[in-house]
Amino acid sequence: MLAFATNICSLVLMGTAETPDLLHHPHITTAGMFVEAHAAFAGRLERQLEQTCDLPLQWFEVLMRLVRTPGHRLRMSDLAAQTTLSASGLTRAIDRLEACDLVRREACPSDRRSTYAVLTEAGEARISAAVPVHVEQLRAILDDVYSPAELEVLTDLLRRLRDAVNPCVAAASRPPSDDD
Amino acid sequence: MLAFATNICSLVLMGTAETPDLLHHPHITTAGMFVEAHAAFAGRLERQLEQTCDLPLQWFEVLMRLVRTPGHRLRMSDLAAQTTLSASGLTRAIDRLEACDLVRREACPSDRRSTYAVLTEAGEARISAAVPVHVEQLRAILDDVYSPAELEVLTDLLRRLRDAVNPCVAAASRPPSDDD
DNA sequence: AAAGATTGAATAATCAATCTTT
DNA sequence: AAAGATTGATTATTCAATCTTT
Repeated sequence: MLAFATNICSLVLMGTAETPDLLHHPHITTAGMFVEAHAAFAGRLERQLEQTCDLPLQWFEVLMRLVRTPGHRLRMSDLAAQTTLSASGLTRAIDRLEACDLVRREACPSDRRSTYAVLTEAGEARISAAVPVHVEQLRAILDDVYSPAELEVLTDLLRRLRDAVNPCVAAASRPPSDDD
Repeated sequence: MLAFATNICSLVLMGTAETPDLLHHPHITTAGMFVEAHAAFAGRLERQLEQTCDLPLQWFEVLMRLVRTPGHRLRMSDLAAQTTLSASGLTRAIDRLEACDLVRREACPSDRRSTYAVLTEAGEARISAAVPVHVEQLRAILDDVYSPAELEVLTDLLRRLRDAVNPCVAAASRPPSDDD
């Protein structure tokens, strides 16, 4: 029997007799697609946004969130919750944005523990200029790959995954029916 | 007219008269869902894999790629191309994996510029133990959120995006019909 | 000269304290 | 004590050299 196992891979498969093809389980393929598609997609957006607007994707994410919020301000903890940044990661990102005068910090009058991150005029100008460019870059990719119907299906499937895995972002800390 | 613009947001929208709702363009929502779903999904997988198998997701990714390859070995540059790591990022990751005796480096006999990353027995044991756990964790998320048909749709949509945005990964450097 | 891999130096992310306010 | 934010120290990532081999 060992004579047929000419490489280590075969031995591994035989070692788990009940699930001989676990290494190629469809869920692993799905997860792999997710990771690869995200890396490729985000990587291209990052490069393009850097080239055209001189903006790191992380900065775009933060500025975008602020410009979409009434008053152009958000508490540090809320801003962190609504981006891919951790609390300390956001502190440092805002340090950098503040150094470039795109964002400023303001004290929260009602709770002196909190700090607002507020878009400056320069920050507003910067993100306002970047948004149409970014939308066009998204359009160039997404409209090329998907039909309008497929785009809706994909968005719905992604939203459901996000809501299931990260219930806090979906439910709390955002107004009802604000859907990104 | 300015009397109605009670906050900065309104002014921004008026400033771009041709595209008044670019900030809420559906493509931005789709991209946002993609980023948020990926962050939530990958974050949970990372935490769970860390807790149950004491493996960083990055290590899992590398070991998985090696165990799925005949001979359990891959040249550094190919391994980098098939993961989310850069060339220098992979060099450092393999340094760490080698220090834990999960991977070893071997010279390539046919081209002395190349180096193989090879799974050790300990590495094989480690990833073999982790795979069923990981599949179960994937199952717990994906089967909860999606029907089997939806899972197929999602996988197909993701694959098409990856192939469109990162043609090199899809085409070259991998055997035909190896599909993750 | 170009491919393959690695390294140094600079930048960024992370995790456990820390400090203030509630 | 717990929430909100920040900091120090460690670790990881990145980018442009560097070195060897083709």
